[in-house]
Amino acid sequence: MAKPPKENSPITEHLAYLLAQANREINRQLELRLSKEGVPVEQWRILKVLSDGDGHSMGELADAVLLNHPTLTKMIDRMVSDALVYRVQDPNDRRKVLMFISDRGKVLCKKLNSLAVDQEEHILESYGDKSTSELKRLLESLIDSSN
Amino acid sequence: MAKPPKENSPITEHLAYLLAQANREINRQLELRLSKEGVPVEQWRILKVLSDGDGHSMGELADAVLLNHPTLTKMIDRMVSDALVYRVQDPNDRRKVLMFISDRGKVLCKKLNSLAVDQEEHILESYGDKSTSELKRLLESLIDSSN
DNA sequence: TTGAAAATATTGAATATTCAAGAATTGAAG
DNA sequence: CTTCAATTCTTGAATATTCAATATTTTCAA
Repeated sequence: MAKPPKENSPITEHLAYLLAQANREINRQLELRLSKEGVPVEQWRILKVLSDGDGHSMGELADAVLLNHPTLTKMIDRMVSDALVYRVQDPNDRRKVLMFISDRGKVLCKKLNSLAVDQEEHILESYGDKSTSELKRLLESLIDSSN
Repeated sequence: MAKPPKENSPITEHLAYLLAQANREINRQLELRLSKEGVPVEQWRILKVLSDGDGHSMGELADAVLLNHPTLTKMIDRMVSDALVYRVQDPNDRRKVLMFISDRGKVLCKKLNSLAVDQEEHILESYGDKSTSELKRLLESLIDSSN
């Protein structure tokens, strides 16, 4: 009954692979819904973070939305063009730029939120309430233990 | 004790976000280890899938390693240049290309496997045996329920 | 106070990914 | 058989991401 050595285990048994697969699938579903408004998932994340109304620096935002700095800068450029967000120089530290959500951005964010809620409800239905909350708990704790 | 409406819940509570975050972190760690051999995670996956010695078509491979077709084609081009894998036209269906791992590829794959095992062991240590297997179980079942 | 090092954001070139179209082969209906 | 649709893979152009370098501002030690 000895376990086979890990080296020969199929890729589908690795945690890294299972996470990638699950992430890909859930992200694909979310993308599909958000595409109704023509918005990529990352932009929804940005809007959601900014919708607390506070100003967030680019560095803060990049961390929060899982994008690296140059990618975020360019995505924000597009969102500024679309008048969803705007830049303000931080008066306390002029190296920083504070990002804010516009009224237009808030309206869009509301629509996106309800599309995202649709998805979460769909997951709850097919996957179950209990499994979902247990999975969330485990993921949070994995993320914690990785820092 | 009513739950707050989901629409206002922070992004960090969404399953899609937790998955993205966990995936990013674990992938980053794995990347770091594999970079010792100068190999991206996707190439390790490809080698691992091919290391059963059977021929796998590009379509099959693309599914297995979570890459879309054109991206896979270009990555395989690089790996062929590096003599890690090779193409053979499928004799039974000449539309298909069967991919095989080379001896050089097998040698590299072994080294990569042990780097990957290192990581899994590191996760087991900091995150725990029980949590890890429970998380894997839940991820598998989420993936199942999404098809 | 000054000057060097650190922090923050952006830019541009190099690289990678994606989308849409194309080429080759097979399947299958008429 | 022949032809037309479907399947499989690759290519090229458009797009996006990343890396390294730059500009600006702040911090802090001498």
